[in-house]
Amino acid sequence: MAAAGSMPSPQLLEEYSQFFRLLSEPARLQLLCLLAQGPLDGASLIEATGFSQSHVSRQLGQLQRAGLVSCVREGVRMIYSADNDLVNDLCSLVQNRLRQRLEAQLKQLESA
Amino acid sequence: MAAAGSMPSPQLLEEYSQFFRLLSEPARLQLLCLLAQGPLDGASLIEATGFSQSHVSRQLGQLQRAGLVSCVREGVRMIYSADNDLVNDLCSLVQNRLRQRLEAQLKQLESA
DNA sequence: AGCTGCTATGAGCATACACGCATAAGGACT
DNA sequence: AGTCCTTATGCGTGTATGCTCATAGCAGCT
Repeated sequence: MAAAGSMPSPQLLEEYSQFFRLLSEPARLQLLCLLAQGPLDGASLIEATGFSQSHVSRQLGQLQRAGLVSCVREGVRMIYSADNDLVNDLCSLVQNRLRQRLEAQLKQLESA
Repeated sequence: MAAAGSMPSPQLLEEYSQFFRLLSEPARLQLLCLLAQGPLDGASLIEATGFSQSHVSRQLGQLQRAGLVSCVREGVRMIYSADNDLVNDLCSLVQNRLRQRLEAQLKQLESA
């Protein structure tokens, strides 16, 4: 039975979509997943992703403004870290969804 | 303590971001939330959102291809429905996150 | 067949933004 | 002061896509 939840306000809707937009870019999601495994500095992120320095810096800036990433100075370099597991939870939910979809398709294929 | 999860493969990362991209548009998210409350036909969605007919149809098409929305014919009109509560779960997580952020800002303001 | 109402889709426009290049900003050294 | 190293940012470009208008498709009716 489907729950009849309440409709979010337009502002809340806008905030939700802005948040999801952050995760809608593979580059940002990759950076988040890398940082979810542990803090890294800029050079490591550049090497791990193959992106340009400016690109990495920009994406990190967006993630920081959203509060998903924090950083501390270590001498001249910056150490970035993802300080919560929200993204992991979200990805797990989506992963379950993808798995369900594939299983359903598989079953449909077998029954044909 | 932060869990050291495994890094998703590039393809999975791409699928995740494609999924989040669907939710990154207020129009689509609004349609999903409307349908989460119960099935509706096209005219109702157009009236509830104020969007043009073609726009609603396109967004619904994307949501259908992703398996988030299904539809059945009812005579000449179509009845659309969102058949699971994944989106509600995702939004709840994000909502908690937003609340935590605001509470933290509030606390920081008080301690100043 | 034609007509009517609802939905899907091709074409076009406008905007947003990812991405790189170059450069500025800022800290750690001699 | 200057030099080096790392990070942040202004600028330009290309691509993706939200959105509309117009039109095609499609089901039900006389």
